[in-house]
Amino acid sequence: MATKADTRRKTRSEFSHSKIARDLGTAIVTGRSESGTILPGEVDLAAQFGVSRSVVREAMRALATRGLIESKPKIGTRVREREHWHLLDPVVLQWMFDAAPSPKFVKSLFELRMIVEPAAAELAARKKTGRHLATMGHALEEMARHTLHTPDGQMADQAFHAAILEASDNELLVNLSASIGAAVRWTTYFKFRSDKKPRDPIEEHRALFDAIAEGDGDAAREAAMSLIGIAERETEAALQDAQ
Amino acid sequence: MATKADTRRKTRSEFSHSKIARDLGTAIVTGRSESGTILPGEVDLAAQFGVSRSVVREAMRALATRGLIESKPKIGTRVREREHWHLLDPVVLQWMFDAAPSPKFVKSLFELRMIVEPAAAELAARKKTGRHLATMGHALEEMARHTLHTPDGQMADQAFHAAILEASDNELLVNLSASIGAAVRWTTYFKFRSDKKPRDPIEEHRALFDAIAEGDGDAAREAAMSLIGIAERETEAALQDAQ
DNA sequence: CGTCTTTATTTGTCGGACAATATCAAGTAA
DNA sequence: TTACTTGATATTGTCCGACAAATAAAGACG
Repeated sequence: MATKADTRRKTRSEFSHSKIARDLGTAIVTGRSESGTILPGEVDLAAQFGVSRSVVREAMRALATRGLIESKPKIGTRVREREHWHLLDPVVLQWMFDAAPSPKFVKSLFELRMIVEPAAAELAARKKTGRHLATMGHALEEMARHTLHTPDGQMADQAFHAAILEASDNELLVNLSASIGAAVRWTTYFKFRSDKKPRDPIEEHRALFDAIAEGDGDAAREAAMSLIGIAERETEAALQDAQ
Repeated sequence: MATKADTRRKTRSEFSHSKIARDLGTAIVTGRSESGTILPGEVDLAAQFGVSRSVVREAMRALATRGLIESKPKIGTRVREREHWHLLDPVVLQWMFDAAPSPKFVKSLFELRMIVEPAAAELAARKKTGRHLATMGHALEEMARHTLHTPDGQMADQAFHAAILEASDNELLVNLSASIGAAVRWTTYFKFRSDKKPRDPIEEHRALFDAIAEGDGDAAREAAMSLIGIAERETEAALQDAQ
């Protein structure tokens, strides 16, 4: 019975190297492992985690690829300076937001959004196609129906913004905001976790959609900035509440 | 003799896993390994490259971390769709520019630079400190003396732009532009056009510096856009020469 | 016809061994 | 003493062989 409804995704088992990479990675990005310090040797770590050295090495390779560590024979594995971290790597961003990120980092994030997303909206207004507008319109309806207080509504919100980036016809912009999206998801979650209920900026979303549909680049830029401004203020308020 | 002059950097020997990652990685980003295809098994690759399976696996881990491949038991290792690639990872970017990137990709990249770097210059004009200006001024002198045709001059150019990003006081902007700049700046030009000489836009650099020094955000934005425009035209010309 | 079981193949993990490398200390000569 | 050379040493890098786990595909069964 219920064969079709039972399409829950299989939780693909997480492999050991992935777990260890996350453990070490979060320790680094949250500052528990300070920059410049030498991590325990691979054999020690292997014993400590109860895995083989191969697994530890693969975890290390993943961290080194993200600029978090640097290994040299005889020296050991050193935690690199923060300036070398790939902060725009989606996984690194996720690890940073697993702990509470610093206000300055959040500010940097919104500053970047305020630079990139209005420009993307302007491009979208110029390069849009009918298919993009259809996707955006559908997402907008879903948002209005479910509101941002439901998971479905939040998913529609993400789909809406994804469609805008898609319409900008610039794969690097898509890539960049895919990374940022991970962080934004956290800020929205954080906002809704605080006691103050954020408002549902459906009006501003509709203004953005209309501007893009009419090909009005300036209006699209304005609407995007307005939306980001709302999100920033609400996030700041939530962060102040938290402490 | 010549003890002090002998401070040339030791060419740190490249490890096997790094070489193999580069081999497989360039094959993927240049399209020689098409998305969706299954790579040979790890044992086969190990035999093919004449290394152990561990080395192949570490190379795979580095590629998977950059979103280029995806491994599953019984299935094998599949080349992921381009939309999953971490195109803004410095190494991926470098691999793409080691071969001749597609005109559309180059256009996307400069479109992104045209969005981000003028904004960074504007921020720098607002937030600069004396130390930043000193660094920028020194780099500017070095550029003028050595010109962009010498390694010293190119390093000074990098230092100049790095100082601007530093002054913008936004670590995400630094991260983003640093990876783009390092891979792309003038290296592409000299790679494909060693015979002809690019113009030395020292005037434009000085204009940018002056605007930032005076705190004139709009002028800084204009100057930055002018510089990127020059770089774009020269890079396009160089790439046309290449084919 | 659909569902469960078996099978085969590939990656994931393990453990031990040796090689390569770079620091540090000891030794030597000016 | 100072500077350079040499060797000891600790750590990562690589190799090898084996087994475990996961999963798509083929086969058995109701």
